[in-house]
Amino acid sequence: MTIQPLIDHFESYLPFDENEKELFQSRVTHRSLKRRHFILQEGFPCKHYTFVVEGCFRMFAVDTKGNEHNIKFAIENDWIADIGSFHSDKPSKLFIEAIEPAVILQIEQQDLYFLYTHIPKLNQILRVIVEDKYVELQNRVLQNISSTALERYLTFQEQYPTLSRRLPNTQIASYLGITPEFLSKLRKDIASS
Amino acid sequence: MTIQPLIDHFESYLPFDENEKELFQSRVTHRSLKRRHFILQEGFPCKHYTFVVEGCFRMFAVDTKGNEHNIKFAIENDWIADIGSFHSDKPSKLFIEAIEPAVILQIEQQDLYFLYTHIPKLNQILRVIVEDKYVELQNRVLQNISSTALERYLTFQEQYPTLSRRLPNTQIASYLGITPEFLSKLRKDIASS
DNA sequence: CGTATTTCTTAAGATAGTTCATTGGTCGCA
DNA sequence: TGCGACCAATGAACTATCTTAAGAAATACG
Repeated sequence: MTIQPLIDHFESYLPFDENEKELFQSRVTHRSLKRRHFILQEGFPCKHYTFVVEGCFRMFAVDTKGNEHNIKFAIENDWIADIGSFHSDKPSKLFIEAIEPAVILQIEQQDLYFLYTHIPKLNQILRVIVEDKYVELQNRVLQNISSTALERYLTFQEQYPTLSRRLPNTQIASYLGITPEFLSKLRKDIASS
Repeated sequence: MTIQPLIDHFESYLPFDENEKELFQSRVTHRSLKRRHFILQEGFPCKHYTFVVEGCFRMFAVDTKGNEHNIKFAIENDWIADIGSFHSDKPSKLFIEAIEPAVILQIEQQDLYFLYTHIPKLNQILRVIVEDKYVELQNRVLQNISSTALERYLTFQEQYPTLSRRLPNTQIASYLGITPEFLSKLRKDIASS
């Protein structure tokens, strides 16, 4: 019901006055979702920036053979959206699915643009947030081009211990770019060493 | 001598008045570099956001075995920096090297922050730029986890035909996360098909 | 509680990619 | 002209990872 988690998130960067908070209140939508619910499907434009209050999401693509590839997970206090589709209004090639029952706060495109206009410092906050995400993603690219599957798995466990415990291994395998069977083998190798 | 290419770049997003352009003039540094010159080395903080006017750069990491892994290339009208190190002032783990003789425009940390303060809409421009870069990087991650080396190579050629012609294959292999030998084999396979 | 569904494990054979050593071509430069 | 550095190509042996198929274990949900 309340958008307080989002306010808190923004205020961890910069403070807002009551006026500004009311603007948020009027432009942010609160939703609860069941497991397996999709908030984005291939072929449709991504209409929202979604802030996760509770639960866990995955963003994935489906290749020509029908295999799913997890591009990103998002848990509490993280954002998830197909940014490219969101800004261009073009059909997305991605899916976003709730892996657990979830509570989210969503901002639609025109509302986000309204907020950027009336609360300019929001640009600064989002710039900083996206820069941080960019660095994270760049580290993942480096891992992908420089490490073996085993190293990638160990790094994932270290870097995202929460996710590592919450997610089925099959989802983790898809994120790492390997088959579940091979991940199972790696886990066996680790256990017996 | 002139910082016009950077002004042009920014003005492709939003217009600036003369006052603002003079602020840029006072905070942006112009440099020419020879091939093989490094503008960032592991162990040192990344002091600049670098805008490439002419030439080509690669950003890479060196792993424990001494192998280099190309994380990113940058050519004309692109930015290059270790963003994480730049904002945190922590020693970088990366190198940035001119692959060709280059002309660049650089902004130091305190100057960039000064510009953000005095030209707030710069936050908006950079937010948009970084969002675009984020989308690009995300597509690369998807490629890495979902495609074979051959597919990645073909996509690279399609997506960056200029780079593909300008770079030695060994640099491309490093970017794709494969050995030069294997890339050579792939090229042979392509040629004979 | 019981059943359907999802997830995990195992293993054998196939394919993708690496490693190492070698060779030949090209280019800048003394 | 020739030397040295760099780059591309090749083949053989090796290692990493995938595919397929099956059964076992865990979990969702009526």
